[in-house]
Amino acid sequence: MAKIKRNRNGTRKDVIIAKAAKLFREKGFSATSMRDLAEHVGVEAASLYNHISSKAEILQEICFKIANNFMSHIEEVDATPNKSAIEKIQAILRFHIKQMLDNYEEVYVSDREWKHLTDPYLSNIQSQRRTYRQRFASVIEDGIRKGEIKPIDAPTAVLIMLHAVSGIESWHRSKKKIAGEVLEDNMVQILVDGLRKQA
Amino acid sequence: MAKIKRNRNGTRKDVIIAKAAKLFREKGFSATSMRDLAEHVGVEAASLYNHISSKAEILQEICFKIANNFMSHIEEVDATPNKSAIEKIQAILRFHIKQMLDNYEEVYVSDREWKHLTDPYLSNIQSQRRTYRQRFASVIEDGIRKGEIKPIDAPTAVLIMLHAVSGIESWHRSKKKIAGEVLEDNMVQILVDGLRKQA
DNA sequence: ATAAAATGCTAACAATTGTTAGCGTGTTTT
DNA sequence: AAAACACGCTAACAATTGTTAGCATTTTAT
Repeated sequence: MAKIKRNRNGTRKDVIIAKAAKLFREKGFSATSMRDLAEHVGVEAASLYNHISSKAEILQEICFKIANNFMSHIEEVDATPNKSAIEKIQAILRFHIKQMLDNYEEVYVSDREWKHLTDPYLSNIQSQRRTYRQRFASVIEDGIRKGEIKPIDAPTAVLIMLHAVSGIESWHRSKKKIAGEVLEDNMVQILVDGLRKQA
Repeated sequence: MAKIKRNRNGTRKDVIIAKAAKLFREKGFSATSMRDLAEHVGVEAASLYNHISSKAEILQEICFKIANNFMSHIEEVDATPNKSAIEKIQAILRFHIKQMLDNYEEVYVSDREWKHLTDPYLSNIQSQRRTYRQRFASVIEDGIRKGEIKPIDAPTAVLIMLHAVSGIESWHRSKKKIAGEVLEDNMVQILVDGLRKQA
């Protein structure tokens, strides 16, 4: 009987979810079995159910935690006065990149594996993602109207930004990594300059 | 006994692979069962094995077909004389976008599901992807050296380009789509302007 | 027309899946 | 000390998985 070791301030459930996020990222939600997960946690599969109610619940927790995280950040940025559109975009972009660097496993999983949620969670997350993209797009459209940003299709720009960021996955997997801050600056520079209206 | 209907010039195996690509995209490789696939093909699961040898083989065929496709294109572009770095990047980018528009299912699957290959195919595809990215990066580095492109980290730029393109998935899923050509032009413009050295 | 090949079917297999029941032990609360 | 709880275990379940064997039927080649 080897108990699950908690980190300070964390429940055993948290430990399970963290390990699950790692496995879901590596092999995908469907290809990860509960016995797989149990082994990495250091316990028998059945014991997991003392802490979680189902495999699906794990994915739900991951997805909604991350979604809320991003949603509240964009609302915060949006509400900040005296910020140009470009500055707002930079803030959003940097937040995405930082999250992808610090909270890699869960952010990645929530981005790639949400399709395996089932209703009502599926519909819920889909609608959250939609409104997030729309908020992002309207920041861009605002910038176009003000002449800060060149006249492009805003949803396309959003799509580029969000997916570019998720490419940080291959940075994580690469052997010779540049520093995280350098990566961040490079990404922001390339992407923002792509939007900026040139004089 | 309902036979698999072939399209002209296509084998029954091709039909199976095409349907599989669609399902693999929608639900992922692991979450797609052979009985699932069989149903969409209009046949019993066991009958599929008259045309393919395993589920794994289907994924292999998809991944390597697409990988070869991209590999031979970049070689072609690379070998073209009298082309600036920017022009080469545009060519590569437009090819990716066109592939993602015309050959959506298979391109997307090969990009997202290659992790489920097993050795030796896994190692093979990993190395192909690596060399592809390196080739792409060296086009960019060439452009930096010639002063066409601003001094940025080339691997980061590659990562942005490739992942941005894969975002076309959400364009496919969206209700109100702009035209494919408009999407292409927008993407190329944003991404290339992000690289270009401003005067 | 006959033989050979292609292609479908049903039935079954061993393995793996997520999950539950029931029990024991250790820990906390009363 | 007793009662309640938390948390681990083994064993088992029904469902689903990829795949094979064996046979029937249709299509193609001789």
